[in-house]
Amino acid sequence: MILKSQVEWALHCCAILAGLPQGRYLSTKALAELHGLPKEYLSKALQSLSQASLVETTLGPSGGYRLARPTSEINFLDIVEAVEGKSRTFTCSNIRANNPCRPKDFCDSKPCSVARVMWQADEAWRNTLKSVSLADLVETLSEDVPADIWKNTFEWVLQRAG
Amino acid sequence: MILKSQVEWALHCCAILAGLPQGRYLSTKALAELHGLPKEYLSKALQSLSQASLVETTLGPSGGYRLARPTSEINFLDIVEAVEGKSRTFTCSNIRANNPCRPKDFCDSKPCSVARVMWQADEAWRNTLKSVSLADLVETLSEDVPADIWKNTFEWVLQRAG
DNA sequence: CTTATTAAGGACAATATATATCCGCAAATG
DNA sequence: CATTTGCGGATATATATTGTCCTTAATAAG
Repeated sequence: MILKSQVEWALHCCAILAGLPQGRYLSTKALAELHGLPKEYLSKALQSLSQASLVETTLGPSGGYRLARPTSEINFLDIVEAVEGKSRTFTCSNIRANNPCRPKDFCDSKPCSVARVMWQADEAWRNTLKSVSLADLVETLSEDVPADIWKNTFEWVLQRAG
Repeated sequence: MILKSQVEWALHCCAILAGLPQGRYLSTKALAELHGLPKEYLSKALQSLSQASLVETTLGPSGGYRLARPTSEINFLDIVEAVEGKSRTFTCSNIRANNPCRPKDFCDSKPCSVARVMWQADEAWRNTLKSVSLADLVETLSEDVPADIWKNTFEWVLQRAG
């Protein structure tokens, strides 16, 4: 079990969008070049963000993507689920029902005990992701990334945004 | 991202092994028939458990698998990691290093901020799995599964264990 | 000792998913 | 009008998952 690389891409792209001046759009092309990613395929990840209403888009020159909500109102889980889907990481195929000792018409009152534990772990994972917002990420990044690199990066992308 | 079906299989098999009388072995064949699973492929999952030293095996008639430790000393994480491997569910390909604004010889002091959050969530998932033992599972199962079905099931598998 | 049974593991095939690439369309910009 | 852009469909490739088949060596039972 491993997350798609698109999850990593989407998170980094959102981090950049989160640091953009109000209202500015950034194109797939700029985001792909900044991160050294295949433009056409990155586009699919950005489309997922768009379908999840995490970003807004506009067409034409100087078009592209911008966040649809304040950075404090978008969290990691929003982004991960936009790309990976919302379904749980553990699927119960209810193999207990194959037990030959069960009456054929027997109906379980609860979900499988094994699944309940796996789903509880899944929720713990999601809750952690939910607890970190893009605002938190930007704050951490500005501590980690040297100020001049950070500044140059935004000048670089804004130049490509026309 | 989704866990292998072998994880579900391994967990259910361990639950059965956990309820077995001391010292008794159960064969792949019996476990496969009980759960309605492909014997040859289930065998791979059981081999994973064996390689992780969670179960002991013996050959020949009346051979098979039994738990290598008391049920209180085997938890969900042990089993999940035996099948899925121990590597994290999020891999950081360090795409920040592709940023053209970074000096080429620049060396990061910390892991990527994005990865740190993802790994934190991964740990929350693992901690939950670690907190539930096979003993806990057996207890839950005996509450959920009607006593007669539970009893019949063990008579059924023990009969096939010779 | 002989025979049946078993786990282990290698080779292989089938299927599903992830990772791309390419193209045409419609909307926006200037 | 010409260019740029997001969007979605079609298609191709690579990798992972799921499943089968076979051989080998060890073990237990008769």
